[in-house]
Amino acid sequence: MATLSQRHVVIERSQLPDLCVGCDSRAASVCNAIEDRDMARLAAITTSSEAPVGRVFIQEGESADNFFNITLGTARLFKLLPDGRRQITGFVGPGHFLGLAVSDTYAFSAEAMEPVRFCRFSRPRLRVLLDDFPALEKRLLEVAATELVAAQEQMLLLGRKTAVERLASFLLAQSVMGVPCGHPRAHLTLKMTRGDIADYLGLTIETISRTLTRLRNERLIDIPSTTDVIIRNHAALVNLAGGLNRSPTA
Amino acid sequence: MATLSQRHVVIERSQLPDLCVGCDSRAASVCNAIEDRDMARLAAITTSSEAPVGRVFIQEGESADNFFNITLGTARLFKLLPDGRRQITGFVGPGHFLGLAVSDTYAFSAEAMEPVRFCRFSRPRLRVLLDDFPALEKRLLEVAATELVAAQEQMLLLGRKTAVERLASFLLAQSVMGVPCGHPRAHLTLKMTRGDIADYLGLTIETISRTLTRLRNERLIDIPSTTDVIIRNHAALVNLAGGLNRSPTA
DNA sequence: TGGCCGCCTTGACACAGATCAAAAGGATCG
DNA sequence: CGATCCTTTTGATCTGTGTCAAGGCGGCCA
Repeated sequence: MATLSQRHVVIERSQLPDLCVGCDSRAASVCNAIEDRDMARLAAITTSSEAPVGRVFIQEGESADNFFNITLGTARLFKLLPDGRRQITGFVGPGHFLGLAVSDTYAFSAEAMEPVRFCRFSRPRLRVLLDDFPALEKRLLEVAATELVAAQEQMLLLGRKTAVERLASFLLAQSVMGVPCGHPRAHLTLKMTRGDIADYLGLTIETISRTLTRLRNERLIDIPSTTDVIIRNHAALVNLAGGLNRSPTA
Repeated sequence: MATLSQRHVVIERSQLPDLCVGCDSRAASVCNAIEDRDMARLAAITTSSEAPVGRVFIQEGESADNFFNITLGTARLFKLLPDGRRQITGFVGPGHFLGLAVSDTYAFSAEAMEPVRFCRFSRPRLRVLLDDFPALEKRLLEVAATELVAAQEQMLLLGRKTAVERLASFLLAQSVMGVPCGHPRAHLTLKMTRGDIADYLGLTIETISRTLTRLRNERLIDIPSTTDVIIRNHAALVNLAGGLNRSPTA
């Protein structure tokens, strides 16, 4: 298992005067709540760091001193049971804000799946910033509310859906990832392993593999390579998934 | 199945000048973020209503026009699959704030388990209030963050824990409900049925019943009546539950 | 007081998904 | 180009929990 990062690569502010103004992932992140002219204040409390693949840069149970904002790469968020069983609670990419916990320790761990770059804010400093920029706070509330809704959807999946239903839901969710509105993508390139998918959906690697094969045999998807999935029958998947976000007619 | 409320009992503001100032559940709710002197403004946009047992006063998928704040009674929050499978996402009591969804429809339903009284705010009106009272917004963010952490814990439970582990976790959670700090209660009076517990833990009624019996046979709990549970071996339950919020030593 | 009805418990059996095992890809590296 | 290692696939079997079924208990109402 990957160990907690000992030392982050710190990019000096002086080297990057436009750290926040020119940030690639700003549009997608909570930072878009701050105007250009106030960006200096944001940049002033930010430290940009990175974590190589496999590094656990947030560790469940450790003192929650910082907030994070992913700017590059992907990470898995997860919780562990004492015997090592793992539940992945999400996959996060650029723009994602981490560390909203009120408690003084992190409630989950975060591990880089690709090389990850992120901004770090200390708790007290962010607090000051929030006082000065109500828009930022509003944005955080939005983010939290959105994640809460997603979490509830995931509880439905984990508590009540069958293996096929879980996989169908997962593939559909992947197909709209990062597509704010408009058509879902038919071609997916998965950044996670079967093991990750299993730990995200509350199943085993073998069940993931078998169920994907089954969906392929039934012509709902194609699997040109291990990491690529093509959705061939979107409607059938939606049906299997339990009609994403339908209004119950019962 | 209970039908959506047709008509709420509306209490006129003029009849209750101290609607918010004297509110019993104010201390426990987000409203405590507002000073006494500003309570009039809060009361001005609030409508107090009630729902009898079994009434679904929030319906998943319907237009999310209001926010709610429970002041009395208990409700179950849940999501349904088209074929009727139900996942209960939480049990909420006085002080609980509902409707944080960003989307324009509710993401879950809420049904009264006991007669429920609640305050209702319209979305736009609350928005105005939030602009005027940053402290309220801060409080909401706290609430959302807390619920998010709880949701992640529940995902771990639903995705990775066995039946005994789920029940142990549930009983322990019940034992600290409403006990902010200090000793957990040993004597629990459950407000929910076995069916509710099953739908909350992602199991069936039969498994709940069998597992409770098993815990009783092993002297970890007593079950003096259907609704009462006495925790006899707290440490053993914690152990079974997977060490609530331990820091992983792996 | 007795009958009804809903909830809970218990038992027998079934099955979805887990576990165990082995082989097949596919990447990396000397 | 082969060796090694890791991930994925597939097969065989097992098992925890679901399903089906039958009582039991308690509350409520007439």
